[in-house]
Amino acid sequence: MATSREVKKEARWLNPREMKAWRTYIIASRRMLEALDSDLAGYELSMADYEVLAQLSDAPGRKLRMSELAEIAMVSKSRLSHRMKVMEKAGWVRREECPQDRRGFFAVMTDKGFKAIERAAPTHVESVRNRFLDHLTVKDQEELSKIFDRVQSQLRGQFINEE
Amino acid sequence: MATSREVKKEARWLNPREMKAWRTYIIASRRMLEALDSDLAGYELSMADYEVLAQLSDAPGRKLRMSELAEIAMVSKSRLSHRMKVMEKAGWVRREECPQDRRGFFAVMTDKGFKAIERAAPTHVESVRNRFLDHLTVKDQEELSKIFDRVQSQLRGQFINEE
DNA sequence: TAGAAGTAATTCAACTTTCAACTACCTCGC
DNA sequence: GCGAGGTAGTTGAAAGTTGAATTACTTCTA
Repeated sequence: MATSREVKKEARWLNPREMKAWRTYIIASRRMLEALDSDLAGYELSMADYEVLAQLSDAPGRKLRMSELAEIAMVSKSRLSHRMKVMEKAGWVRREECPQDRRGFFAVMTDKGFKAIERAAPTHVESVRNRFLDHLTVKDQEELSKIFDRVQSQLRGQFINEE
Repeated sequence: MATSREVKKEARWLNPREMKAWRTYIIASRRMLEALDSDLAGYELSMADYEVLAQLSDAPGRKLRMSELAEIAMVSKSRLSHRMKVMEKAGWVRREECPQDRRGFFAVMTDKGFKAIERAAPTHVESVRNRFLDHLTVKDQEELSKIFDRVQSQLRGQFINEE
């Protein structure tokens, strides 16, 4: 495995400050996400499904190509397909053929779906405030935006993996 | 559904600054976690499994009661049971009966398991630096710790759900 | 010291997610 | 206008996750 070209790099372990920042962030985030999910459970929605419906409800005509929806809601195409089947059964969405591209489909939100998300939205927003935003000052919000903008912009395919 | 006691609360939607902070944080976090997971994939480890093994390797005797391990690695007991079965098959851990409490078991890390985590750890730490810590100043780290300490401490069972 | 109540861990069944394979269609170059 | 290669979306099987039920204890209380 080791070739002569390889330099055995000494791992730079995290110092206490780094460790604290990293673990506090990761653990609090995990727990907060769990809480948000459980706040939505009463509406038979997971965060992921909420996100899908929210994006769809914002789209012109509450209608979006499957791929585009998958993209902006950050789920895989396959996962979206499966979830759509479930939400279709619940009567929240339906599929509509795309005349311009006969391979494609639109995901369309039904009135029932719109009502469902409209019902859940205030709770979810309150939930985001309670669990997260209320603990940030305006300055914190701006600082956080900056930090995570940097994090995200550096994220495309450096390091180890293919794309 | 609406009773006379209930006040129809106007939802306080997020203003642009709040929205930006929330979405940037959530989206960047999601993508970063994905990246960290894929950085670990070469070691046949998910972040969750890494966390379990890391906690175990830090424990005295590399040995911990199942419940305790589940707790500190933040996975459910049931999930830990299932993962342990997989990791046991990989030869990374084994179960050991607990003589003091015959209901209980210890999760014990094998040498092979220790080597596996030792191999993965430098990459993972590098990964955490590359993907996250490198984008934070020292002040950012401290600020972030403060923010997420607040978030976490307010998280226990307010709002909507049981506990 | 019996037996009620509580706890540790696993199991089962239902559900969700992933990954790779597949179908059907589009696009481009020649 | 044909065929190679690309893209849209679905599917099916395998793997992972959840939550409730279950088993096998321990602990507490009267």
